Amino acid sequence: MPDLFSPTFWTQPVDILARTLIGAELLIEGVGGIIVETEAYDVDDPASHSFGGPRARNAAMFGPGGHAYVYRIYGIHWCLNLVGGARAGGAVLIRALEPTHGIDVMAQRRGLTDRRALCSGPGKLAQALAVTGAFDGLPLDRPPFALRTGQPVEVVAGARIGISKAVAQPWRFGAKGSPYLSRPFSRHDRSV
DNA sequence: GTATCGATGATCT
DNA sequence: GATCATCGATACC
Repeated sequence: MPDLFSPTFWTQPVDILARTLIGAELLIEGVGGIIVETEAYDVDDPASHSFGGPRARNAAMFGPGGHAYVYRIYGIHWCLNLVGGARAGGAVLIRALEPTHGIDVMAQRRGLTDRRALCSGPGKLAQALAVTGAFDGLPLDRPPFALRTGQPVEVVAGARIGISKAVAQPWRFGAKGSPYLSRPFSRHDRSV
């Protein structure tokens, strides 16, 4: 696992970043867990919020790497991204965590006790970690964020979820066999 | 196990 | 007016 705080880490291509972040530990105010599912979005990617250039909502995607991009979806849920990539306009959507820290707090925020349901989706983990639009644009290398490297993990890649454009791009990444994914990967999805 | 549907509001055409 | 990088409940297999 590379150094998450090296100056060049966040300038890697977004798919490499999304792949590399699987297995890292993400905490907010000490609450969170191991990243087990991500998706990559790039500036020339029709499925990306940055496609078409900077706008009010996606401004953080065109800011410096190593910062958060947070947006509201369906008027209900928040989603957390980590900004990065070889060019401006890239980000990695954090889709699922394996809960490890502050499980009782997350269970209270989610109104659930089932560990597998706490962070198994982008909207779920945002609720469990109390992510809101107030986090949009914040740097990841200082509180309330804590991002650390983890153990090497076998990673599989497949099609992204919930999009209608560029549906074939295999830019969803997950820890192989993890019970904390938002959805299982296909048997035919390959290791990367 | 899969399928479908409503919630709910910002963003864009 | 349409489209969402979603979730949870419900119905059915």
